[in-house]
Amino acid sequence: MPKSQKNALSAQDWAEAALDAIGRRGVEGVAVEPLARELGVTKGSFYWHFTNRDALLTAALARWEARETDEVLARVQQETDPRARIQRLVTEVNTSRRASRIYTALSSAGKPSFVREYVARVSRRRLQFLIDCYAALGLAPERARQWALQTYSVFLGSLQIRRDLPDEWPAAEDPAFADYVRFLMVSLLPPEAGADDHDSGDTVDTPADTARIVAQSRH
Amino acid sequence: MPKSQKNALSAQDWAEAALDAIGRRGVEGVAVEPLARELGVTKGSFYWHFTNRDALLTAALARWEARETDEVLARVQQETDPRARIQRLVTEVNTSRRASRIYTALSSAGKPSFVREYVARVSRRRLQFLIDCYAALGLAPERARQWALQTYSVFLGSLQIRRDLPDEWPAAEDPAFADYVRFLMVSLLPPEAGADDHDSGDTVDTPADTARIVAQSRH
DNA sequence: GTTTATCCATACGCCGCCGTATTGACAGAA
DNA sequence: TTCTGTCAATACGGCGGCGTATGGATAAAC
Repeated sequence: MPKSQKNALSAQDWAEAALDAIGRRGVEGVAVEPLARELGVTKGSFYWHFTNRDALLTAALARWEARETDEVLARVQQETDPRARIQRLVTEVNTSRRASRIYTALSSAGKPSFVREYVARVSRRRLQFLIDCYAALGLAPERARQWALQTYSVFLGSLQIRRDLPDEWPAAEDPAFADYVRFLMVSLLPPEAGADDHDSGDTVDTPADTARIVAQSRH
Repeated sequence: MPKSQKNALSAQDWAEAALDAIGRRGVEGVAVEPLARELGVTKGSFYWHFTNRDALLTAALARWEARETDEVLARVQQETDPRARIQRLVTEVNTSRRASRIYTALSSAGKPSFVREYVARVSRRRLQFLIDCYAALGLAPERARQWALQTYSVFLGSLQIRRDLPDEWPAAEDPAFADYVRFLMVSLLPPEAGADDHDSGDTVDTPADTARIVAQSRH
């Protein structure tokens, strides 16, 4: 049972290439023969690893789901303060352009219907994570849910704006970016931990954490 | 010069059908022959009205751009109070499911590259409209821009959530929907007209206007 | 009633992609 | 060396969509 020839491709290599193609050309752009050309092989290789194109998409989606739930949330959960977690999640918008494009492509894909299930699961876990963060701040369940929906909307909308109007969005190295993140945090964090309403009081932001987390945003 | 036969199709009919197909199947789903089947004709009709598929997409995009800028903004501009305009724009999310799907499909389309130009123009005009609204409230230009970006992010993100997680989103007839809109308005409206910062003070919402505008949201 | 312009049907060739079948190269086990 | 399992190349048939060519069909103009 030789496990690896010289430059043998694995199913994971194909799945990763498919994810790349999703990010660059959308789900419809995941075609077997062009993908094989990009990998320097022919279809003969593909149909040894997978039964058909849907199997490749399923593998790519499974890979994506695992990455976007366990890994990302685990990274954010390194923060202990719920406020820091929320802010970290917002700044994560600017971490990976590739991940953003993959998400928007998947979210708007219609053709293989099972794509929507993966997107729904990932979105649900992200939203639930935010709900838990706001609940940890002492908000009532419905209140936490409203805050989480608002924050997740800002998160997704930011992806969209960076895609549609890239020049209208402050670059990560621009000081206006840090300004904008601080501005957002005022709206996205309830004014007082344990309070149930948010239109009174101040002393909201923690500038030290803000600067630290913003500095972590790469690219 | 007979201007209309019995049941003759016009170029506008084709463009409208193309917009419908964009909303239902995405830009890639705009295919000449399936569209002709849906319209009860054959390709022979299409290639009389248009030179090729790109010309159809261009016509559909021009139609969409005119509708999403002049018409929508004119409708919102019926409101005189800038706060009411902003709230009206947010509630417009729930007005037309069709328009939402068309927008998200166009925004994530990659293949005909000129699609991005139309999307960019529409997004830019929407964002500028919001910036003007916040500037009309007396905010400094950079501040108005931050508020507008935040509000437009919420707007776009709401579209996305309603698409990915429709059951997590309150229905328009659900009282939770009006609650959520009121909640959003607290974050999306600066606390005091003429103020330059927004983390102090209260007396934000105007419940009468809120109820009136929410009631106008149809479907 | 012929003519003309408008609108559509039919038939064709082309290309890109899917999936299958078959064969081949190559590495380790025997 | 021979055998066997792993990975890939080649060749083939099929399908769906694009664009063209050509020939009706119909209604108005004259």
